[in-house]
Amino acid sequence: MAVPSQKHDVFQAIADPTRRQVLQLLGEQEMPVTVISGHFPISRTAVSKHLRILADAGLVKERKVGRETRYRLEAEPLMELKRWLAYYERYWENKLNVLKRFVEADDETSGGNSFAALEIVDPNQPE
Amino acid sequence: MAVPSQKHDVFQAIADPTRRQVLQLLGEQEMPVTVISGHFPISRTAVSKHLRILADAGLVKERKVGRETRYRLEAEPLMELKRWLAYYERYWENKLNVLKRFVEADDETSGGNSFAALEIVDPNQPE
DNA sequence: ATTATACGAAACCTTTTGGTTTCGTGTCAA
DNA sequence: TTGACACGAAACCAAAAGGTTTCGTATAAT
Repeated sequence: MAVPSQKHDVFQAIADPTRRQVLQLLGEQEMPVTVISGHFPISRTAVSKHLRILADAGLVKERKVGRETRYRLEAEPLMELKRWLAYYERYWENKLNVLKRFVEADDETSGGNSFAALEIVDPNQPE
Repeated sequence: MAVPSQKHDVFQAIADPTRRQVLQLLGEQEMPVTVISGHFPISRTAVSKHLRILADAGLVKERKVGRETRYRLEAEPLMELKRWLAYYERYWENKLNVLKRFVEADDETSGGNSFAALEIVDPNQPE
């Protein structure tokens, strides 16, 4: 379907805190530029540029209504982020499992040195 | 590549494609700077700076072994990303549900205008 | 018709970013 | 002890990012 000319990618688009706040705002409802910029300490033009970047990444859609341009959230491109993230989940899940095992073991033995126990279980000890 | 000792956040850290590739590399195994930089067309020093930024964001941990510094992936900080993302999942899931409903309806009626059907279901129609 | 609003394009400025080269220091190898 | 290696700090640079102000052009309101 409508593949936008990817000048900006999603990762870059959400890197800026202001843009993340804009997305959050637009999650509530569609709104025109002036209203959006009313929520920020920067100029309307600056917000407009952020919106362009978000639009380039496909995270926002615009629609003209009279003399105003209303923007709304378009969340689908975030699926790419989710996919990217999924790859790494196993890493921290493994870490959490290690911690869980440790806590359970400690519950039973209620004696050993915490750090020593973690040291033993930790798999990263080459050399 | 200004590398202030200030904390870099995760969003910013993963914004750069090179840094994402570095993370992926380190996902396979711990490795020293020279080996890492061997996978990229940029200088060792440049890679070193990327590693610093990743370390500031907590995405990477370093360990000195002899004359080399080995880096390894540290995925936990990505949980912040996951939490951020979770907020937006409902949006695209809703979109997908709308599409699903539309497809199912079309299966049954096999006649209506696609766009008209979507228009009716779409909730964003103020004015 | 005239004035006010809404907004983007342009030009411009400063800071940050991603990169380079050069150099100093610590560490292993002969 | 004399090199060779691994690496970070520093100084430097071009380009991108994030802002601002100014201006032109639609559209609405009076």
